[in-house]
Amino acid sequence: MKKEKSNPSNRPATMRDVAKLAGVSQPTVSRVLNQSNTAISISEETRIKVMAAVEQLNYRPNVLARGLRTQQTQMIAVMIADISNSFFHPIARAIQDVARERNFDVMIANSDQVYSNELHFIEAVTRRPVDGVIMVPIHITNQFLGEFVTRTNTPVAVLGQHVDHPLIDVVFARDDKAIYDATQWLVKERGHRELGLIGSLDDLPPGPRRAQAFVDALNELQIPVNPAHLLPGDFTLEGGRRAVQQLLETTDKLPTVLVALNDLMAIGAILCLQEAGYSVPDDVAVIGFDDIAEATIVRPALTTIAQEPADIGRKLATCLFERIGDLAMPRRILESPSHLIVRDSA
Amino acid sequence: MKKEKSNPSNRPATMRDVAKLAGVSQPTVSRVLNQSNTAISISEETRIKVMAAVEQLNYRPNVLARGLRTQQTQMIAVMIADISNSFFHPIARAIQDVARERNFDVMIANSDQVYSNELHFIEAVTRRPVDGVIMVPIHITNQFLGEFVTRTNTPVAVLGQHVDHPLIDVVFARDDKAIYDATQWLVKERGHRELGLIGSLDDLPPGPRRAQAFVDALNELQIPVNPAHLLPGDFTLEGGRRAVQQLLETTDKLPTVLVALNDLMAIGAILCLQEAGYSVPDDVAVIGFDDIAEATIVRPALTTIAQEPADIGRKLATCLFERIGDLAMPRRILESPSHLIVRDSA
DNA sequence: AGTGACAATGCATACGATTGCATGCATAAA
DNA sequence: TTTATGCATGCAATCGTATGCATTGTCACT
Repeated sequence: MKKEKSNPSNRPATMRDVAKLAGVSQPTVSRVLNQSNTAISISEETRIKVMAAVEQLNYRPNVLARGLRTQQTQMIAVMIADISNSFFHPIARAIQDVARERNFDVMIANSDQVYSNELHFIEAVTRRPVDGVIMVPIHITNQFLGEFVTRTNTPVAVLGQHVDHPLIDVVFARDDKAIYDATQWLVKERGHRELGLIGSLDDLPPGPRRAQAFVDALNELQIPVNPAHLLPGDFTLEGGRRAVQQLLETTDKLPTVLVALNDLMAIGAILCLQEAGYSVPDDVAVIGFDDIAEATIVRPALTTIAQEPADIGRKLATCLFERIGDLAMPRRILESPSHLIVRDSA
Repeated sequence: MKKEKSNPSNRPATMRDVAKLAGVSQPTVSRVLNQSNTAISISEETRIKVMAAVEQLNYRPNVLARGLRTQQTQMIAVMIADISNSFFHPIARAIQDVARERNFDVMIANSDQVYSNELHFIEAVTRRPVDGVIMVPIHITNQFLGEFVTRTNTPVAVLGQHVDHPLIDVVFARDDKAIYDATQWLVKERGHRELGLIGSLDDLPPGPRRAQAFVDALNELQIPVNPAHLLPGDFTLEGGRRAVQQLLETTDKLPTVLVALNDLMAIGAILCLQEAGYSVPDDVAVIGFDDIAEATIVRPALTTIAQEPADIGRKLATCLFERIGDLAMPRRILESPSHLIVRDSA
């Protein structure tokens, strides 16, 4: 009585167990279960015996073992940039939907826009191979990402960032164009001449690209840009508050409108402005980017550039699965639409 | 030239590769890398050779293979009930933090409170074994969950639901007590005598438990409950709106305060009331539960019962890891604090 | 010098599945 | 009756790692 063996076999049933119970060999069980494999014939009799045994033992194939043998894990990994940013929720949901259709599991990770978390994620997916990766890189360099891909041969779909690699597909939103148009709209249709920006030229992606579009639009219209009105922003709610605080401290001439590079910052800015006694949009108008759920909660309701995160998620996922199906697939750069939604904040 | 072999070895390096390069056997490499294993001695010389080879080949252990051998995957799975509910974000974050400390990977799934998604999740973690599971069960029966656990011997930590099983630990928030107290506070301190409820007795967990506390509190105070003021609610923003719509359609005598069983529904209710021309809290006050980020975004700012999701997540995770370390650990039922936060909506 | 202890390492096997190849059998063709 | 054909199945190797056991060499001690 060295080991307690009260449980006859307190572990999930294996193929061997099924085989023994059905009175066939273990490979036969495998063939019955993977009947989809063409050109393999199994007698109806043994198929029934095997299925009965499977049923009786409540057998489920061990995906780990299968993955080791086939080098395919039936799993993709997703790294989003900020789980607190509602923008990513429909994306995650859409990805899970597409994955479900193909019987893939999804492993979601959240980088919180922190570099070490991004590195850890890459480390994790090289140690635990997955069939594909979807990610929103913020700090990670394209080169580093490229090296991961060539080293592991893992297809990757990236959101927002252009990465030049034959195994990496990209989905983006022409956000620069959208910001450019929105900025011009603020000037031409709304008559603003003092515009501020939250999320500056030297911040995290996609900051610089969008900020540049903002600056370009104003240059085009020959509207001067007040450097004190270019605020940094880290794409969080708190970041939006901080930007406005900095604005209030460093200048007494407020812009008439603030262009925030995402909704979270826009909302933070609105809250902070209101707490400081300013009226939005009368004293300072605010416009955001993304059209997240909170945009209709905040008062005044947020004028913003809507993206279609569900569409983005679906594009990312289908792109990825197509490449998983055929590594040689030509590289794709997909565009997801965006459009201005005018509510009350600007 | 049957196969293209342009890449000398276009696949991640294995232990065998490292062994060959270092001129030792594969088990030796394994021992060098798992040096933590006590009582195994490796000469400094070979250790250096091996580490050099590891470095040169950029070797990373394959967690799949290791998991197959050791029956430990270094991975836990988390199923949250609604990724759009901010309440779960700090929970997920805390779990990831704790897991990171222990070098575990986390696989997050989102059930969206849909039964089939819950089933799919259980199916996924029985096919792809994990070392532990954290979940927020909504539809799944305790019995089904218990069967999964006994079948697979997987430790589980559950949020909010009492499940009686030696391998299942529970973290909850005494939400019934909190609702009870808040209800009494609304009556005694705020003078309300017409109270409504969003999230009724026969809804999803944790609805019934909290609803019962609401009813109990009023019975205790001998305040009558108007059945037309007991609204169903599915714990989503939309659900809150629908509840108010139903209320407006079915009765013309509005309650003076609405107790929503979570913040998302409370916010939905506020928005819907305002759109219908009512003032919050003057016409109808609203109180929520959770204290999610949006509670301070909505106007009027939401009076609510605050939970501590980060604490909950930490408790769930540490509980789980303790049990992973020792399956025989006595079963624990942990309580996480909650307290009323009075803002402007009630 | 003989013996035992211990350090350092290799050999072989196992984890749970897939898959190329071989084999046995029944049936059809010669 | 003999030979060819194809269906149904078993055998054995393999994926990458961990580990019990055996083996070798070194050293100290009697």
